Amino acid sequence: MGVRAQQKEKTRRALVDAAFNQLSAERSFSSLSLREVAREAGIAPTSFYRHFKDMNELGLTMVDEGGLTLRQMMRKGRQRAEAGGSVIRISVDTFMEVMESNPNVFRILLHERSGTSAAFRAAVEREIEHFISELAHYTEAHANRHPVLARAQAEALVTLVFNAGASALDLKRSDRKQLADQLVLHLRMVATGAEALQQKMEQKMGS
Amino acid sequence: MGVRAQQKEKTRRALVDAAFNQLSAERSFSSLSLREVAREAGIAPTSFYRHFKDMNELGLTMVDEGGLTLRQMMRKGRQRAEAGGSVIRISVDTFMEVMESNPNVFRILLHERSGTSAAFRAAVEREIEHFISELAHYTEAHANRHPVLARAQAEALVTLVFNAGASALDLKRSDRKQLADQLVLHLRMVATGAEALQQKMEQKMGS
DNA sequence: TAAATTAGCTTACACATGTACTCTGAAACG
DNA sequence: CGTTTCAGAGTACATGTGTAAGCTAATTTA
Repeated sequence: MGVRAQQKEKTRRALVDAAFNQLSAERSFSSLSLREVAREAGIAPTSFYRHFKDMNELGLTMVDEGGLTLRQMMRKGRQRAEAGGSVIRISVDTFMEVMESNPNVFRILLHERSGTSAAFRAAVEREIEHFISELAHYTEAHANRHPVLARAQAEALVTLVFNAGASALDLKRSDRKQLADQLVLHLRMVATGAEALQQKMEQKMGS
Repeated sequence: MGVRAQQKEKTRRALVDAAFNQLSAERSFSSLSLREVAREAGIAPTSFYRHFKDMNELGLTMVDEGGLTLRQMMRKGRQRAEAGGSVIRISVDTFMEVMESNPNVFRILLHERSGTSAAFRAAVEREIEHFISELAHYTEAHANRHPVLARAQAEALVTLVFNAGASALDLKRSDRKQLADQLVLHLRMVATGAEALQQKMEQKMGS
């Protein structure tokens, strides 16, 4: 890659990072202005357009990076689960850990999921759908769960996890620990319920 | 009440209604400007201050009204449940129905729940907390559930319901019906799981 | 090496915003 | 009836915004 393209990539990165850095509990992506981001990245406002058509395009790029983080998280969780132990506990711990070291990545995902831009919502939903189907597949295989139930179970689990994540983002560490324990109980309820419903179903089919 | 106070109340109402009416899938409260709201209400921008200190105060008023709607919904649900039938089904149907006739009330609750204003988040959370404790109490009494489990069950149920609500808001009627069925299954999983966990718990205590 | 490309800058403009200040007419009060 | 109160309007201003147009200097290309 030429010197020129290299510098361009660097500036683009600076823009994305600037945007991520401006996110916080009291600052959402949609409240950022093009000029603010450019300022933080150290370039002139009008130079922004050399990299993105508008703020929307920047945002979608950020959501994509969020999807990447999500997939890395899944991989990490699977690896840990292979070593044995409670899958639920491991998943929750992994989630909290990854979230803690990438708070702003989760901020944009969790916030824009219920945001006002249809494009954003769709992009986030697509990433979460990955998550769900992967989890459903896993449950189907490892717990021998009926596909329909596995899907529903995965949906419920993911909803609970992401919701807890949204709450956890703004908590201090000790409260977060408590919230994680709460979440584990919620997830156990769903998993146990799915198991029970499946047995009931099989009884009916057998009789 | 004097003519004067009456007129003032009317204008105040016009402001609140104007704000509610401007909400939509692509327009959140925080994206509304004071001037827009005043315009829609038919008063001069500067007259806004005769009624609210700032937009924040208007928003909190709207959240309070949302809480009212929530409590009316609970009452309606309880009434219907008394007549018998699946509590879960009745609750979901009631929720969807009330939401459908007050979409913008739910919009502000669901959106500002994960919004950027701490005051808003706290206000919404307070209303939802009502919901949870009421539901926990109900389950404790009617299903004879252990308090800790009842609480956790209620938390999970409410999370799932509100999350489904957020998704349902922007769907057409047929898709909403499907989402409601999905939600019912999720809730059944939680309820069944809570029941099973309780039995397991009681066995342990008994041995 | 000469020509073409382009990332980033400067300047400029039209527009929307929140709100301070002042005025007015009608209702409320004594 | 005379005085006070006050909801609402009008004017004005400082500030932030997105983005169009054109320039420059350095890299890339032929």
